[in-house]
Amino acid sequence: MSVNGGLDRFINQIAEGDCRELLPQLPHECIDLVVTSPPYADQRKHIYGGVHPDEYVEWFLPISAELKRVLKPSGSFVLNIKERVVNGERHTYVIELILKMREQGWLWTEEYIRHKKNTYPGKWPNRFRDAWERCLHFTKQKQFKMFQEAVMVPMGEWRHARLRKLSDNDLRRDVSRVGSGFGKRVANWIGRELAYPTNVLHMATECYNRNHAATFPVDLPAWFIKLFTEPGDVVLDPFIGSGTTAVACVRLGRKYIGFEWNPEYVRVARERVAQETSQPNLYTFAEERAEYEA
Amino acid sequence: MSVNGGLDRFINQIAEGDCRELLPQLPHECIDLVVTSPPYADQRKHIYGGVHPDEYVEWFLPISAELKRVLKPSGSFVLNIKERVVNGERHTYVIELILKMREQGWLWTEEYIRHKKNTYPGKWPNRFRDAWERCLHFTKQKQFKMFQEAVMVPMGEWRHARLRKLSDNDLRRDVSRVGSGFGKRVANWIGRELAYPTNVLHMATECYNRNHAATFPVDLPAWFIKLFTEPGDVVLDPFIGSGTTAVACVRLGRKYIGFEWNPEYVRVARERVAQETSQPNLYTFAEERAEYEA
DNA sequence: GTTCCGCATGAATCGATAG
DNA sequence: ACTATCGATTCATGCGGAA
Repeated sequence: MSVNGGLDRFINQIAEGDCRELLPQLPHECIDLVVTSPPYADQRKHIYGGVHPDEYVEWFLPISAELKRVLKPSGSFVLNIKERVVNGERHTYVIELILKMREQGWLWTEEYIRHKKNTYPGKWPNRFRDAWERCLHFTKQKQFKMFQEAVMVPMGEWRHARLRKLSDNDLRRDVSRVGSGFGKRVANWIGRELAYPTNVLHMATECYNRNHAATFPVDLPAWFIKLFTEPGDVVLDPFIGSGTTAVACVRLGRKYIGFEWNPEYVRVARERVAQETSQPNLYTFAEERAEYEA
Repeated sequence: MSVNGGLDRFINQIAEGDCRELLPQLPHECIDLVVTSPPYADQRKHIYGGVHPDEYVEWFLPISAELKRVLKPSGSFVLNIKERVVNGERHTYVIELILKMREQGWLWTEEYIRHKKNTYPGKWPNRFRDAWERCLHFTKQKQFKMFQEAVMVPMGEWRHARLRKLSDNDLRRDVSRVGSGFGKRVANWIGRELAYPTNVLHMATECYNRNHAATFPVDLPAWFIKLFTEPGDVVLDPFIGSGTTAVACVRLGRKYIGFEWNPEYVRVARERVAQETSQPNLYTFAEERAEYEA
């Protein structure tokens, strides 16, 4: 075993196995961010033996306890989850989980909303299409690492319309003030046109990976990785599926640790990471792409 | 007392008083829809006496019990609420309330998200601006009245027509334009393709309202009134504030029952309703107004 | 008559200060 | 130690006067 308690052999790897067995192999407080989209209740019952909604909390609590152990005190845990409809009602396992995790010592710091523009089609007599999911933000301390400037967004259209009317001199002055950052990053834009985002995320649901169906778009973990970690930090996804979190880490220069029970998903995840590593500029983030086209 | 158990004297009235005392005066199962935005914990303490977050559930449960009694079996209860941040954490009183109301016999049928485009500004080290609120949908039965066609929205081309106007402005913010449109008059979109909305509602909060700030825009109760009632139905708002729900009812041809503890708000509410009744076409819904001007 | 711009105004939250 | 108050921070929106 290596000097750092066995962390090295997991770094930048997709480990095949049940996270309930793999998590205990990680040392204490070695993770900067946990971001994951666990198997929804009863959704992927071939994985993890099929978790019934009524048993979901009981199943998840030992995992969240381990996640708390391996997370650094300054770290964050982002849980992307949504309760199923059971018997005509929203099931309560998610909100029960929040209460139980607080009893474990987690702080329920915030709840981000992920708005899915393009939702699965369908029609029911008593509800509309479900177009949002919870991104629960848990921390161990009231103070934690957060880099808000990394995810700033352009301001509203009204302001842009006004700025467009600025004279050439005004524009030149603004540009010079920022310096000649030939960056493609949003953060390098003129400061006055940037604003901090809100806790409602409008993610592009379009998947640009033609080969594989990613369960969630790269933009989602990427946003939280930029927000809660620095380059070189370690990101853990205990249910990494087809490797989306790992892909985001590679693009952003973070280290990843991925666990996945399903051998086929492990294969797909490793393949995606390898492709991403060998052709790092093939795919870009949606916002960067839009920026380039503008 | 009238033949229908005392309902008549409340119909189309703003009654001044504490809803805990007024609700028992209503007969059983006489209401088609309850839609309300109760005083948030500790937010308007100068007006409502200030309900501490730790006591919020205990305070609200007797009220929800009465609401269940007066609601028709086919009716709905829409509760617009959002938990405060207390000591750096999201407080749990809302999710605890959901669990307790289920114990009362309510069905937690759905949770709609109200996305507030223009949210209160501010910057903090550990969170972004809060841009969403919950619209909890409770029912007494699995089957209830729902008129989905009444809130259908146009799809397809007007989104593309608007998109051309976007420059480098982000699509994320503009999603609000193409989401679940509020207050759209379906008649104006005859011949166009209509789609059902989702459970994410986009709207701007009204600010700088001359006649005192409406705590929530008319479009919000109007949307649920159209969705869950027919013309002539009875809508109850036990915390009607400045009368927004009553205004929506007048515009939509529904009967309203409003309770309000604060005498000043009662006065404002009655004034708004009177103005709405005497000049029914003076104000229109925001979306319709924008549509007309376009 | 339009368009443009200044300005006030929010269901907010944190951290410091005061009692 | 615990609670109450206050200043600082920040941005989408609509009104009203100006160009």
